[in-house]
Parts: sequence; C-alpha cells; structure tokens
Amino acid sequence: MLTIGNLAKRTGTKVQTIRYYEQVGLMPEPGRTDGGQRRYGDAELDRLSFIRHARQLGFSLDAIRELLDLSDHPARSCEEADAIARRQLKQVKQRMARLELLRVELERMIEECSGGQAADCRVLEVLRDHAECLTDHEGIGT
Amino acid sequence: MLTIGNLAKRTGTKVQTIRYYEQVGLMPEPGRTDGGQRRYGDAELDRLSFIRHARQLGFSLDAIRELLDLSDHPARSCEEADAIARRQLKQVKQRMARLELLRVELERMIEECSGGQAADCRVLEVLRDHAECLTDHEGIGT
DNA sequence: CTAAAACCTCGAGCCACTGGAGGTTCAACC
DNA sequence: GGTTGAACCTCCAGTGGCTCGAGGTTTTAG
Repeated sequence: MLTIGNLAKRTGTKVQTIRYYEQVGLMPEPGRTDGGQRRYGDAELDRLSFIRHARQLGFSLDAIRELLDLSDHPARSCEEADAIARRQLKQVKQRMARLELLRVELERMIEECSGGQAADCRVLEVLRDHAECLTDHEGIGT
Repeated sequence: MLTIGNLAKRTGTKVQTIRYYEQVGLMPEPGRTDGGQRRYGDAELDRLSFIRHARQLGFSLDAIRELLDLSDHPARSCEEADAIARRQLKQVKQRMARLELLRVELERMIEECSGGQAADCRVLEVLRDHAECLTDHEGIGT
C-alpha cells in the first residue's frame, strides 16, 4: 500500500496533482486509513503512470479520459485510439512549424542588434515595424 | 479615429482582448466619445501592432511590458532588449527539441497500430507500458 | 425615426495545475 | 507510552492569456 507521497515519487507527479486528478475524475477515489489518509495499490500506480506518460506526449486530460475509457473496454475498436494519436501528431507538427518561424525571426533580430542604444536596436525595430509582421493573424497558440 | 472594432480588425485582435490589454496596463486608457465608447488613434494602433507581433513571436505579456518600456525610453541600452530576445530564443529551441521527441514517439505509436481491437492496439500499449516511458520526469511544459 | 450592429461593464470560465494556510495523522525513536 | 517532525488532510486562491455571456446603451445607415 502506497501513500500519496510515495505514489507521487514513483510517477514523477506532485502530490497536489494526484489529488487534482482525483477531483476531476481521472483517478478513482482510493481507500483511506482510519485517520483519513489515501492509500494506493498497483492498479492506481499503473493508471497514474499511463496518465503521466500520455501527458508527457502532450495529450490533453480530455484525450486521456477517452484513452483510459478505451483501455477499460479492450473489445472496442483500436481506430479511436489511433485517431486520437493522429490528432495529437498533427498538433505537434503545427506547433513545430510555428516555432521554426519564430526561431528564424528571433535569430535574425538578435544577429542584427547593434549593441548600442535602444534607439538603434533591431530587436525593438523588428517588433515595431508592422511591415515585417508575419502575414497571418493566428497568434502563437501555446 | 478608430473604434475598438476597427482597431481589432486592423491588428487581427479580438475586441475583448484589447479591453483585456487595457485592463492589465499594456494598452493605455483611450479617449472616449460622449456616449462612453473608446476611440483610438495611430499611436494606439502602433502599440497594439507591436504587442501582437511580439505575442506571435512567443513573448509573454511581462516580456512585452519590458520591451514597451524600453521602446518608450530609447536612450537606454539595447542590451536589455537583446537579453529578452535571447531568453525567448532559448525557450523556443527547448520547446522544439521537446516536440521533436514527442513527434518521433507518436509516429512510432501510430505506425505500429494494428488496426484491430483496442486490446491489441499499440497506441494503448505504449501508453500503458511503463518501461517505454521517457526516462525524465519533466512533463511537456506548454 | 427606427432597426440593427456595434459598443459598454461586470463577472465567470477555460486548462492543468500550483501554492499556501491552518490543522491532523503517522512512524520512528527514546 | 510519549514526543517529535515529516507527511498528510481540506479548502481556497492564483497563474496566463484570453474568451464568452448576460443585460444594457450608443452609434449609424437607411
């Protein structure tokens, strides 16, 4: 039987985060000691590992909910899990493309910085000059 | 004189976002009509363009505040602006490296998906199998 | 003059946590 | 058995950067 702190250590999660997952229904309500402290078994350890791994892969909590549901019903089609993963991959690729544009522009800005007064600073100039703006108006979409 | 809606269109911003920027002190309080509606001039258009461009480059609102402060005082050193840009570039590179790892793992997952029942699905298996976990415990850091 | 589009304020909600206050329980050691 | 002190508990608030909605007012075109 694991305390919440040990479960946290084993999965690289913060204690508060585990309680949060319980609150939003991703983790089940665990058993408690007489004093009211949570105690976890192997099933919960596995489930939390699954969640953390999926988070590291960038899945949203909603997507993880779907995946957990799927893995609780192994007779259902694999296609759903595949679709979720593909959606995720698409997002990752989009973010990378966006970041690549930013990287290029930032490097140019830094390279052209004269090191003098702010009045001559290319960093500020590039940001100020609307003509050099990326043409789309999408924002960066964290 | 621009209405808030026109300013929004010209800069690719939502109206609410402009009001939000005013609320957090990034945009100044503009003049108003007798009826109380905001009216903007060219200075505000420039300032908002600056902000939007910086956002597209991934700068946080705090960083933008610093940059605006800098560009309001052009006699000060360029080094600060340069440092901010460099910090930003570092972050962008880190995010890209992280995303590249995710991309590889997601592609492997999808490629190995058997297309059958969830019970045989590699996507779920990879997520379930703790041994295939990325070794570090950093999370994805949006 | 009227209709409707655009504006106003205020407040709440989103995601995925994170931190803190203030109090209780557990485990180890003497 | 008693005493620490680390770990636990609940509850609430805050983060960033918006975004939406309700319910009401102003502006503008016809």
